[in-house]
Amino acid sequence: MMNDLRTKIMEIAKRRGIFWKAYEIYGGLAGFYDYGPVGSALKNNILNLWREIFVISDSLIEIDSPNLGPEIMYIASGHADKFTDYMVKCQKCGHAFRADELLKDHIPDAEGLDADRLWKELQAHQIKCPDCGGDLTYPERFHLMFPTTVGLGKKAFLRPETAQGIFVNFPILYRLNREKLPLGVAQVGKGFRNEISPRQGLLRLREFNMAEIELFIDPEENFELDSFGEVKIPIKTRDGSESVLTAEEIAKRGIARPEIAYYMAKTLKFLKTLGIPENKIRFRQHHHNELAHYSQDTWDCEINLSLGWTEVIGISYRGDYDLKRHMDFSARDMTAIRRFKEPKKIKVKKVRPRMEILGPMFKSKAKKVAELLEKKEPSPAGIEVELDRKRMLITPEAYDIVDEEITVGGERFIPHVIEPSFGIDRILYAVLEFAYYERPETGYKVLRFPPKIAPIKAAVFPLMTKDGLDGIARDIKVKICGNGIPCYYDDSGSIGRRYARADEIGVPFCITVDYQTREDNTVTLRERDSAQQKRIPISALTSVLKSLVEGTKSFDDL
RNA sequence: GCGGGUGUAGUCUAGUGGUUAGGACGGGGGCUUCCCAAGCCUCUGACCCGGGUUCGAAUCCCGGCACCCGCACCA
Repeated sequence: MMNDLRTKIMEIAKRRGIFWKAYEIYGGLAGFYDYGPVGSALKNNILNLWREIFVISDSLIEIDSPNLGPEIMYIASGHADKFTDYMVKCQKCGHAFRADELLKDHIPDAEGLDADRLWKELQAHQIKCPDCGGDLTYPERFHLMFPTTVGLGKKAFLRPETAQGIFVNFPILYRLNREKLPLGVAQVGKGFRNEISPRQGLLRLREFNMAEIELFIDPEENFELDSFGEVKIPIKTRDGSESVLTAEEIAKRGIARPEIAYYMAKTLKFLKTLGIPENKIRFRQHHHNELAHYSQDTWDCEINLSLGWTEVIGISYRGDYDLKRHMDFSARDMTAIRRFKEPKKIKVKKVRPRMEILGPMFKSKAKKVAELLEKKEPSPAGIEVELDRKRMLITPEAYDIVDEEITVGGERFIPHVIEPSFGIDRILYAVLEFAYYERPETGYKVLRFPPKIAPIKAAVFPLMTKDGLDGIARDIKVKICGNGIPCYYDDSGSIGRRYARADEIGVPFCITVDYQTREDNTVTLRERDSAQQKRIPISALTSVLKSLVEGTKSFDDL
C-alpha cells in the first residue's frame, strides 16, 4: 500500500491542480508529469527563491542552454560510453552485471558488441553468474540517455544534466566574467533520464526540472566560508557515523573542498525557507563505489519524507574532469590564468637565427627558416626543420643560443568545479509533504506554504453576493492583481466553504467584504494557519499584503 | 525487467454475468445579513484501452497501458 500521506498528497495534487500524470487521455506515460496552475506557480516560486539565495546573493551568472546536445559532447562528458552498456542478470540470484565486463577475460574487446554477439559469446564461453553460478539472461541495453537524431541523421541526446551546457561554454563565460575566478554559473532547466522503472510520482521522473550551479575555482586558492562557517549541519559520513558539525568543522575534515560545506549551509537555509523542518534534513556522503564517473566527492542532501530519507540535492566535487575532457575532445582551450602577484621574470634559452648566414643559404626562404628555428629546441648537432616537405638539418653556426629574460604574468591551469545540483520536483514534493496539514477539529486540509512561495497569495470574498458587496470585492481583487500579487475572487458557496477551498491550495490570506465595509471601507483579513482575522482599511491592503508575503511583517504585527 | 496487488464521475467509493451503474464529497446555477466545507432547490459527471467468451461483460479470459508493494537498477 502506498503510504497515507503520499496518497493524500497525490489526491489533493490532482484535485486542486498542483500536478498529475501526463498524457492521461492516452493512458499515460510513465515518468512524466504535468504541473497544473497551482503547481507551476509553486515551482516558479521555489525557483525564484533559489535564484535569490544562490544566484543573486552570490553574484553568479545564469545561462540557458539547449536540452539536446550532440553525441560528441556526451562522449567527451563520459555519459555516452557510460550508458551504452548491456546488462545481464542472474536468473537465480537476480544480480546484474555488465555483459562486456564478464567477457573481458575471454575476448579482448568486448565493449562494442551488440546484444546478439554478446549473447553468443556468453554462451560460447559458458559464462555463469559470478556470484552464484546461475544462468544469465539475454543482454539488455542499459542506456539512461534518450537518443535522437538531428536533421538528417546526426546523432544527439537529450541532456541527462544541465551541467554540460555550462562546461562547453566555459571559455566564453570566463571571458564574460573578465577572466576571474571563482566563476559561478547557474542553469535552470529540464533533464532527461530514461529510468528503467520510474516510481513514486514526482520522485523518479524521466523528464525532470533541475537547478544546477557549476562553481569554477582555482584549486590553489583558499575559500572563506564567512558567516556560513557557523551554520550547524547534520551529516552522515561515508563510514556511517552521524553528527552535527559547523560548516567550518566540516570544511576542516573529511571533505574534498570547503565550498561543499558552504553550499551545505546555504542549502540548509534554502530548504528551511521552503518550510522543511531542519531536523528532517541531513547531508550524506557518497561511498566510493557510489560516486559518479566524474566525481571525487559527493554529498547528497536528503530529506526525511514519509517514504524515508530521500535524495533531493547532490553536491559534488567534479575536479577538473569535465573541462579536461572537453579540452581533449574539442581541442579548445579550457584553461584559466592564475596571475602572479608580481609578473615573474624568467630566463629562457632562445634560438636567435643568424640571418647573415641563412640569407645567402636560403635566399627568399630564409625568413621562413628563421621562424621555424625559433620554435625549435636546439640539439648539439643542430636543429631539424621541415621546409617544403623536405627535412634538413641546420647546423649550429647558423644560429646563436642566447639567454633571454622574459616576463610572465601568470600560468594557465584547468579550473576545478564544485557542483550543487537541485532536483526541483523532489524539492517541490517535499514542500508539499511538510506543508500538508489537517485541522484537528475538522480534518479539513490545509497546505501551509510559507507565504513567500504560496502560489496564490490572497483571495477576496464578498460575504453575500448582493447589496454591492460583490462589486467592492471584485474591485479589490483587480487592485491586488494589478499590483503583481496573485489573487482570485470567489463568491461561490458559503463563506466557510470558500475559506476551506483557499486553504487547500495554501492561500495564506483571505479578504472578506462584509456589511461593515460599506460603512468604513475596511475588510477582514484572515490568516490561513491561525484562521484569525483583523480589520484592515482597503487602502492599506496591497502594501500590507506585500510586507506579509515578503516576511517584513508578520500577521501579529498588524 | 521479475513477483504480487490494483484500475468505476474532478476526488473517495458501492456494485462478482442480467432494468436506466448506486452513494458521498466536489463543481455549476439559484434561495437564505452566510465569517470558517451550514441548510434547501436544481443541474453536472464514471466502468483505463483493445481483443475474446457469452443472447448479454464494470464483472470472466487474453493482451496493452498506468499505478501500488517487494526485488533488482538508479551516471
